[in-house]
Amino acid sequence: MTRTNGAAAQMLEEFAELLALSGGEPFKVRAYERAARAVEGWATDVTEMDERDLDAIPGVGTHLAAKIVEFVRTGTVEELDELRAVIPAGLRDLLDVPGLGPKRARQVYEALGVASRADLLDALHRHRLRDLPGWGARSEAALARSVEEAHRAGERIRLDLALALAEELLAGLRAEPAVERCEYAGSLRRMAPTVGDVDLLAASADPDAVMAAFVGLPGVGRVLVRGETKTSVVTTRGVQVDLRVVEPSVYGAALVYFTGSRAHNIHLREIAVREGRSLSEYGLVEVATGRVLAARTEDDVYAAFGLPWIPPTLREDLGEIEAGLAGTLPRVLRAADLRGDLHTHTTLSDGVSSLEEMVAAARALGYRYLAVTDHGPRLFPGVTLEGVLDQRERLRRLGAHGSMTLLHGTEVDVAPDGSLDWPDEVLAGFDVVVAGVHTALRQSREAMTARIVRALEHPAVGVLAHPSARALGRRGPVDADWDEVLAVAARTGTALEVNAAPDRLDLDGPLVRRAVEAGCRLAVSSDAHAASQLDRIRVGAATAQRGWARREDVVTAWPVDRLRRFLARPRG
DNA sequence: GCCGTTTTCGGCCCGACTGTTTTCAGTCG
Repeated sequence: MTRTNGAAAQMLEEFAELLALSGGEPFKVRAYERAARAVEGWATDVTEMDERDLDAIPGVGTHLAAKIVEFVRTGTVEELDELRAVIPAGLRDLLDVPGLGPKRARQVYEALGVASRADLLDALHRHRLRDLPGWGARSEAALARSVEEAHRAGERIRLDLALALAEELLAGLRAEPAVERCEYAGSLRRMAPTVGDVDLLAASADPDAVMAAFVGLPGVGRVLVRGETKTSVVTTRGVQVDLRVVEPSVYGAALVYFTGSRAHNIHLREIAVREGRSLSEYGLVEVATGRVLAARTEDDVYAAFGLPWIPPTLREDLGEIEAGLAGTLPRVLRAADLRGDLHTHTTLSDGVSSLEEMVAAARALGYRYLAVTDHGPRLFPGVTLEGVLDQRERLRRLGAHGSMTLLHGTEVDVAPDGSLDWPDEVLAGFDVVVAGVHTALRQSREAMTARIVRALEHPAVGVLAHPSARALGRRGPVDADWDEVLAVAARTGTALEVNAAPDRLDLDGPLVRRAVEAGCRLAVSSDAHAASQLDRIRVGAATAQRGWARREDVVTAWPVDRLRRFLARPRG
């Protein structure tokens, strides 16, 4: 995990905020913000980079490279400490209040001495803001409301919940005759592990009718913004949803704009500017003539840049534009490439569906194979060898008819010392052994790395399950030397899982990318504990895409014969 | 502060919305 990169990015973001609050040059502020995003998304850990390596990151120049080196070496940056000394810490918190930006935060600080959230509440209570230049009773009231609700800001929603919400709202919109088409965009379409809000896009010649239908949908609470082309609401559960409506003739350009990360969009627009063009949600336009060059479809827009259509999951400005221009963008894994699942549970351990139900569900999905991998006895003492052998026998009978291959497996726990639960001779009897770290997650980097490496080197282990062991919203990844782990996995040929459980999505995109570059094999699996959860493997495929995984890299996309040979190969 | 097929200066993405303004500033995405 690039946790040092995350810390460096936070440092640069703080720099940007303090510069903005001190009235710094806006373009300088933007440079820091851009560098923060670039560092955060960069695959190599900044602790392993010197100033020249850092300078090679797009958006990072000599000055910021030096600051990052200083930060890595000393844990802080002198110039940043100086800014901290001048600007009250509480002032930064004010920027988290929606609608209050650096200019006005600075204004209320200088005019009224407001230097914290508490100060702001007090000033609002006394109606001291309405008389400031540029303020009025309405803007004061809007800010007061925003402060009250600000505790929700920054809260992110799990991808699966956001998807469900989006689908529900889209179904409601599609019932409105004025809607020609609509879909979700934004970080949801990029399949980010969590999203801050839900972005919807609709094509219609009658935006008013669409907006009216939207604000009337069940579950829609307060309306934040209501314009001709953009409406923002908060659902009754507190999720912000933005709807944009455009003419059908520019739907493709709008979809490009509302799907790409900000960095991806800015990158495209900078290319356009250099070529005498301008890109917006209304199309790619030749500036000199005003002629629209592309707008109807995403394909048209990307083609006008000399680019192939870029999958939404890649639109993060992490090199996809450069690769597209160079013709080296990989053909990434698609959900339809996946032929089965190597990680599922039944009622033998902690699943809620029976073996028979899981097999029937996999058949219904058209799978070529299914592995059943209930937990071993260390996590579930009720699981006995007798029960496992009985399950194996039932599985063999179920597999005797039908074209789907059934694999008998187990998910074993990797103990703090790297040992596994089940003796080696029992492990050797499984078609597939999935090994995962579940407890003692706070080991030192050295101990955790050695623990994982030992599991990877076990001859019976075919897949390392949820390698980082993160739980979204609850705990971060374990601390391990990922370069070492990836090198060992590549050498032993042990597949690294892309676990599609919505609170895991582990490996995540950035680590998938490093794993692919290290030459590792991947296994996209559902970790389903119920028959209805098998299909979440689609989100796993999207997560693998975010790491630029190709079909070739993913063993769960291979033909069954090749997969079986892969699993049968001893490792170590 | 970054960047370069208009390269070492002089630019830097684009538009919607709100509230305050008679033409725009601030914020957001």
